[in-house]
Amino acid sequence: MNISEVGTRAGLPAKTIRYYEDIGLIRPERGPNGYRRFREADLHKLAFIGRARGLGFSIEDCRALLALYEDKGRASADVKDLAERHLARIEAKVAELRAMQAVLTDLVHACAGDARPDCPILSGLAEKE
Amino acid sequence: MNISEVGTRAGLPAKTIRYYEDIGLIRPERGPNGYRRFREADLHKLAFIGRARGLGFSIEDCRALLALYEDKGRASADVKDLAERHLARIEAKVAELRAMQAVLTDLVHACAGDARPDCPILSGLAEKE
DNA sequence: GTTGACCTTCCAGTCGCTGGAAACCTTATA
DNA sequence: TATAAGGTTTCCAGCGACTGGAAGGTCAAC
Repeated sequence: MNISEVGTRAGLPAKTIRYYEDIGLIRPERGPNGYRRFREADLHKLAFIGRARGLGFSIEDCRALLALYEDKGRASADVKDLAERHLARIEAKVAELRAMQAVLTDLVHACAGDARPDCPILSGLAEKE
Repeated sequence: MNISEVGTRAGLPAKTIRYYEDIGLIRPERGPNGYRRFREADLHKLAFIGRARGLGFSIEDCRALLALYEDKGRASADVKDLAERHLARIEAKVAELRAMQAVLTDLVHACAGDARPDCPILSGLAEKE
């Protein structure tokens, strides 16, 4: 199948798939006209990558996950380890955003939001400590 | 004061401050030796930007916030609007991360994490829908 | 044979820095 | 006075993960 079909089926733009080939995540065949030709296995890989990306895994994590997926002698501990480290990063990010959210929410609530210039949000950003 | 002093006081690396000048956020003077010379006003601006960045505002948001800060005839509604839109983006991001977290947590819990190859995490990523 | 949809490659841009190289300036010490 | 250490300058390149666009080749239908 051609790139737009595999893209539709995997839920990824053609551009992204070309990029994934560029960085060596997939290796589709080429037809005599130079078009990429994707097999079912390529589609599965792309869908796998798409789901991993959807869970926030980095490209390098995806590469590692694909390698583990294809290594029938893997230890599930290695996969779990990868996932747990990713989970920790997500939790850290959530905490960071939560902290921002808390401060911002307070500032927004304190601001009248009318035509007058007085603004606790700006004062909050400007304050000396 | 020189760049490293203002950097220390504002809590920003010198590199970042040069970058902020590049993109026109600040406009420090220059001494006869070509060194940047920062006044107190520059320090305040940098600290302001640093705090806004710390709350996750984009550089363009920071530019707008600075402009509002310096516009004594601003309406606080404009500031509040900016902040609320940013807050909405943060909330969306948190929700996205939470969703990832939920799925990942389930997968991680289901995975034995031992020497055997069976792995629900990989199966989860590989499954057809 | 011509249209229009698809495919190709390559280059550049996004965001917000960050690292490094090469060269100049300042300050302290021997 | 020499020199060494540390601060400063500019410029260029790279990060991650794409995305947009240009210029051109290919294919299927009418």
